[in-house]
Amino acid sequence: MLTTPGPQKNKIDFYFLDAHTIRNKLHLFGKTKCKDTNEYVSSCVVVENQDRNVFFVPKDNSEHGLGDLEEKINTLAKTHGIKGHSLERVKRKPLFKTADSPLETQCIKMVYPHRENTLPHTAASQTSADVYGSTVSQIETFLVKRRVCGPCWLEIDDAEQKGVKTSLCTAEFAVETPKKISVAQKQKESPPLDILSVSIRTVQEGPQKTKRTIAAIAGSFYKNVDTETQSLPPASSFLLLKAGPGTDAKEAFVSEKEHEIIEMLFAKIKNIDPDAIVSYELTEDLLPTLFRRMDELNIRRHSLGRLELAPSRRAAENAPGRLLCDLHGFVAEHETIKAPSFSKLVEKHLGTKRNEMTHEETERALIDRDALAAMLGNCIEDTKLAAALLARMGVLPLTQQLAVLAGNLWARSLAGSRANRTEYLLLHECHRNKIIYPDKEKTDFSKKRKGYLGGLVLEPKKALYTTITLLLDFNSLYPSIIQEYDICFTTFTPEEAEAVETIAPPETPHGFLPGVLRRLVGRRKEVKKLLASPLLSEKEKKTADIRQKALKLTANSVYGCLGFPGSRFYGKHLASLITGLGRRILRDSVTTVEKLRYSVIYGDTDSVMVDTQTTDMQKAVSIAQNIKREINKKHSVLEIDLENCFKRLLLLQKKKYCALVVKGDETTLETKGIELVRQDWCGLAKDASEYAVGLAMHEETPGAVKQKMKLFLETLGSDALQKKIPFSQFLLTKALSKNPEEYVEGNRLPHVVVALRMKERGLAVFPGQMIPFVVCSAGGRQKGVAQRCYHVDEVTDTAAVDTEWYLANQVLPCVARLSAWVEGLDRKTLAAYLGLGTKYASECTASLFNEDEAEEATIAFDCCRCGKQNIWSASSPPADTCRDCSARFTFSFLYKKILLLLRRETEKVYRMELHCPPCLSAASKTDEHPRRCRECGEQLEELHSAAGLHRKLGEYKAILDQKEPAVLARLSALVSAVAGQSAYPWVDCQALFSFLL
DNA sequence: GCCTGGAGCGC
DNA sequence: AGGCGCTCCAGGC
Repeated sequence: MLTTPGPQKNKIDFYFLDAHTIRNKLHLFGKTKCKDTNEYVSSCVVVENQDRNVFFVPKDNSEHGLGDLEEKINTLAKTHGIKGHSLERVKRKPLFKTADSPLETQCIKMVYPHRENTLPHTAASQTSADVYGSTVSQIETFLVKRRVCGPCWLEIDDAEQKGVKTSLCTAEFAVETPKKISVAQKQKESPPLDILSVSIRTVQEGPQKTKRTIAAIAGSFYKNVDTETQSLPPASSFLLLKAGPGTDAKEAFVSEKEHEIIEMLFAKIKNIDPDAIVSYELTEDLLPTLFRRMDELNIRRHSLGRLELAPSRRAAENAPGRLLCDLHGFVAEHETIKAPSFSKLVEKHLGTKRNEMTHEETERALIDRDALAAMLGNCIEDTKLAAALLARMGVLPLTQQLAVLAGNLWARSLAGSRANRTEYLLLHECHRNKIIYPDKEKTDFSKKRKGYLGGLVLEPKKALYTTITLLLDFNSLYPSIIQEYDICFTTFTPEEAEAVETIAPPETPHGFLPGVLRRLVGRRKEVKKLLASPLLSEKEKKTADIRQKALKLTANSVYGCLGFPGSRFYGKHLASLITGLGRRILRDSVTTVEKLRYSVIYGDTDSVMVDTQTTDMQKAVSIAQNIKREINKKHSVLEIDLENCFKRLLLLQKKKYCALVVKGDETTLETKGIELVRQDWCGLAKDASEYAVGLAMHEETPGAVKQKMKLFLETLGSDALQKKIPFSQFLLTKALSKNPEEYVEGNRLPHVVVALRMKERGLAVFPGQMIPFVVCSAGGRQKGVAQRCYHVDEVTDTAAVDTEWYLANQVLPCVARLSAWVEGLDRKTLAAYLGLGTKYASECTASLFNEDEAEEATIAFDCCRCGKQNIWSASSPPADTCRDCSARFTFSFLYKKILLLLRRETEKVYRMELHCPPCLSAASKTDEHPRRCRECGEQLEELHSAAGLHRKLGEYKAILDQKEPAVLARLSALVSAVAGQSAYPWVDCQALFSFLL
């Protein structure tokens, strides 16, 4: 038998971590076990000859057109130099249901190598067919066709080991076709990873100290980290220092030249070959700073990744083969506090205090030996803290699970791209179901207008409740709605999705989207069951918990992407239908509760708060069970549950309340939306708020509250006057949402003014960054607060702080809002306690009583040219020109105005406020029995009833019902359309807005 | 007084 | 490069 002598080809087990396309070739990065040492080494697999699949769907949808289409495709291929393509007639399903689309359609599948040219955008018009898949990336083709879901073990047949490598990996292989690669049937445990944690220190240089240069770099390397456990092996660290000869820093690599220490860092990375690089603000600060200096120093950009290529400005995307972990970015996505400082994060998760060094202290290291030692120690310490945080927060295992569930690249789920995750989740699903889906399109993100209506928020009955309040909520409302009502691209046309009020659960669901969610929810239930088992080890518990979290996150992010215009699976009508059903379900639930004669005091999107009027816990729980049963009877998938019992509740505003939660024998404080939980108030205001909340939660009589508050504020006021309050209490922080120059009126925003000055000093300033500042009294008062704000580093004298401003603008408003429930504790009184004088007392604080509104039907709006208000009513008929400047109103202008008016009126009905006609009072305070007034026993009425809305719509129509000018007739028709819809008890605003879009 | 951004929450 | 709803504050007119 003849055998050709050639390179040895073997089957290999390959743990897939990342993929990158370079020079039209797909490179997979991961780990393989070295046979000699039995250790994992970094590996690269170059995949040759991957084909692209392009689908052509004939527009007329007739069978005998296919031959014609094939000819056109052949011509197209020829003119674009595509060789070796093949055509096949196949059946596929369209993603979007339309009024006339078939369930399945004949189409032509064109197969040709990815390395060849892509088809032009004109391919569709040239073939008179819809074209799918012509612009798909090689990575997507690979992941979807080979069914590779996130990091996992792959089996690669006939892998040829390469002696000459194109990558920087320890081992490199090549395969002739992706068909040799398949996901391993049995997934072994994932291999340990090598992690490098990096930290840098910069100083200001140059004549004006405006050049920010790198003074020191520290790194800590952790080999073979088991990502599932939250402990780390001992680190081996290194220090790179820019300093003159004779500097006393024995452990460090020292050079006078900045470029040498930068190049040394890249050499270290190449040498250490870590799988992951971590830092607090890695992709936001560290890497941009590094690359900026490399440009300024005119040195070649080295690769951070496992391929030698010139990294572009977007460094984050250019570490092929390595995972970049930015803790700040991770926290922004997954933590409740959006943007804590590194120190705060350390304190919260590690329970230790981080040594903070100011810029001055860092700069002193250049001239002072002790300061240098401290600075270097601090820099090294930061690398260890970052690594510890990475482990403790479970960054790697969580993002890994998310990638596995969605089926996208680990690096992408690490970068926090929720849209990308959902996109891949659905891509895999469509491929399995032979559904063709749209290509990625460039979308304009500049528009930020709201696209459709969201959740319903009930008007809270503001008060302090001292009996038990129940908080019931639907478990993952939106994923449940998708399942219960079979909401999918394939089940609802945009027109069908409009009938929110009449849609019922189908008998035979057939959408794939509900299927995806059902699987995710089902698996989560299993994992949670497993989690409850006592036999689990600590490690297994952690793994299961992370899995459970990832399943929940994945299920919950589906809805968001439906409403995201940049998504490939953008389905606004579906998102809108989901929220519409959500509103309907919440309203129905409120009705159910009220029929049981309990009082709903508030509700937000998926929850209702019920006032039980009892302090007996057993009674309250039985009421909850009663309500649960009644509501759950009406649904199959949807399920409401008792989330919390509040012993005491201070309900202040929509989305603002605090309560004492009873759990067994313990009570805990829960605060939502109050200044206390917001980072944009200073420590002083927060302390005062905390005190006020404490009084509301624990004090028995208003008299006692008043007395204690008086004492507290008097002390606070006099302490402030005597400058006895620590500087840190005045610190304010605000995050930049964009670059400081991009703000239109930046000079009125304190953090923008301060950030611009930071930039002048050469400090790094980037979107998402927290800017710390204080308000000072220097510089006069007339210019506005922003002009008196200074960065913490700029303030040397604590006495400069404008304490009066803080008392009046931070402490007073917070305390006033939290004390509004106490008779006699108004703004004026509180200002007097603080020693502020009478000028702060003029404005009246909003009381807890709902204000009623009486109004007659008028249509009022401001002129588009002169801004003067025009009022149309029965007595002053409408015109198509402005009363004041005679500007002609366009139809679309009037249309928009009237739509807004209608929307407002409609929403009043949504709020469902009650009042008592005989007493002329808002019913909220005295509502003991639902629907009945406590004072006089009369039946309560809707303040804004559906019937009232109907009447009002009639009046609007009457106003607009004029023969001249013609635009009015069209507007009148609009009102009629709305009136037709309001035959249902609730008007569907979404339907209105679809007119506009 | 009314309207507009912008933050930063809640769900 | 998920969504919308809702206070809040400033500032301009």
